[in-house]
Amino acid sequence: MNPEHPRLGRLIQKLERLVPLGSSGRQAIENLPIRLEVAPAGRLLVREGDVPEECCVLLQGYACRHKSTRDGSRQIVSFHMPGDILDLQHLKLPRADHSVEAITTAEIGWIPMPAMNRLLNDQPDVADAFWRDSLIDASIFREWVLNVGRRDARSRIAHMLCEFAARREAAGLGPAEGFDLPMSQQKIADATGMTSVHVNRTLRTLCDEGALARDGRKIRISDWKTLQRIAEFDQAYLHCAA
Amino acid sequence: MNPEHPRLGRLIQKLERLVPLGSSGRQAIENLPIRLEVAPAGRLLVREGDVPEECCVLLQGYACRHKSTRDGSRQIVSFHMPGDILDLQHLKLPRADHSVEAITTAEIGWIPMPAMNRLLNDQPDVADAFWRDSLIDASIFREWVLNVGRRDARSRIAHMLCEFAARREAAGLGPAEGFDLPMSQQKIADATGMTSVHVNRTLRTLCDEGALARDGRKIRISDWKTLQRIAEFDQAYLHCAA
DNA sequence: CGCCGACTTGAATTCCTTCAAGTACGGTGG
DNA sequence: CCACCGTACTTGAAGGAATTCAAGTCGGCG
Repeated sequence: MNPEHPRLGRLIQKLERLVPLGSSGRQAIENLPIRLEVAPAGRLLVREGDVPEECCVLLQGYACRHKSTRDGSRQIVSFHMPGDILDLQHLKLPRADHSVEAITTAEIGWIPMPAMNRLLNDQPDVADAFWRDSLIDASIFREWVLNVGRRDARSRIAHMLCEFAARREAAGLGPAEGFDLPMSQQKIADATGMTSVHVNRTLRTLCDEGALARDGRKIRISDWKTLQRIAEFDQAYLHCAA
Repeated sequence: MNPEHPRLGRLIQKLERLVPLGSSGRQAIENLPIRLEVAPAGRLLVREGDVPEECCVLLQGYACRHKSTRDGSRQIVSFHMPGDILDLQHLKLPRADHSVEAITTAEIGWIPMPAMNRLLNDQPDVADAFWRDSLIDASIFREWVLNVGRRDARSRIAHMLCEFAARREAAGLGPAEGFDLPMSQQKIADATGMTSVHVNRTLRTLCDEGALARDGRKIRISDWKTLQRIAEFDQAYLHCAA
């Protein structure tokens, strides 16, 4: 692993789960020119309407993508964790149709678009892995449409938490049970299409059922099986990304 | 255009809007082996959990993709029109995470997966167009998450109708204003995460405002500008697919 | 210490669902 | 041709889930 950018290892590890890359593919990724940045929580990395000239990889911390209605209410459409490329689609669709935001302090790697395009042209395996990754993204969006459209508050929140835990575990960040959620109740509300008030009350009932526990103002999953049952969580839609 | 499969023209036309294909790309598409089928309304073309061995192109008519919760309530995640490939993702993700259904009588072209894979390997421009197409799909899913999560019934339905009209027009199927919607109120409900009862009432208010009109049991857009205003519809997210 | 943002709780309201009944229409068979 | 049937649509009334508004509490940080 390139000692200059040790954390690109997470990206490579993730892509290898999708398509075996071979040493030349791995090497090509490690040789990408990369500009490092530490972004504070809340920092906008891509703004809706932008035409990004660099591609944005999350190396450490958490991020989300969101869109807004004209009246200002916000909808988060996905969460991201270390190893995720945050704007792969801007390689092919220049103008951003949504914003990207760091939700914790985050280490970001910025890679010039031309370098990414060269990588895709030279390394068919890497291109294949990127395509699969973007198709898995799309599958997750479909599940979110179902989640927000057809589940009630309790299983909606449970499902969002299950997905987060499963992807986190798949990315090698620790077990599904017992970690601290890196987001506010308002963020949970924005991801599930609810108000923060109702999220608060619903979290309480999930705690009362024993599925969740709280540690100060932090939420943790205390009973993974119960939470999965409440969420009707079946991770087939993650397509082995988890 | 290949006289054997005149309607593949719609697919080619759509891909050309994304990436200029050149004559060899067009020819390669026209030479695809294809099995034709006329599917009646309601016919399931792909079932969640399947591992499809043929790729499914919509040549004529309309289709949708949907998922269900365990209790049986259904969420439509996208609508499709002639020229759309209905399961591009199964080239890269073998197992279907959702179902595909004809919503009107539909002409379907079935293409063996190996032939599609050969096409992608031999024709980089076509592969590029397919990738862009699947990224636009993903952008539309994101907009649906926002629509279902954050808009009220009235603008939610209006937005769904605007998107349908805009995509229909972009596909060369006629103007946004004044066509008959090829779907029941129940389908509108399944796409917007509502009940058919409330869809019915909300359609009435949209009619009262003059945005829609009805022709027997058919709905038509009578005032495109008003409908767009109600929906806060901005088609940037369609990325020139419209 | 005092402020600010996040969380918590209650009460009133609203939007949407549920349940139930009835209407209109197209297709089928007699 | 008409009677019948099923499906989609329509409408009302009651109930419930989630929002809104408002007033706190708690904890971290300058």
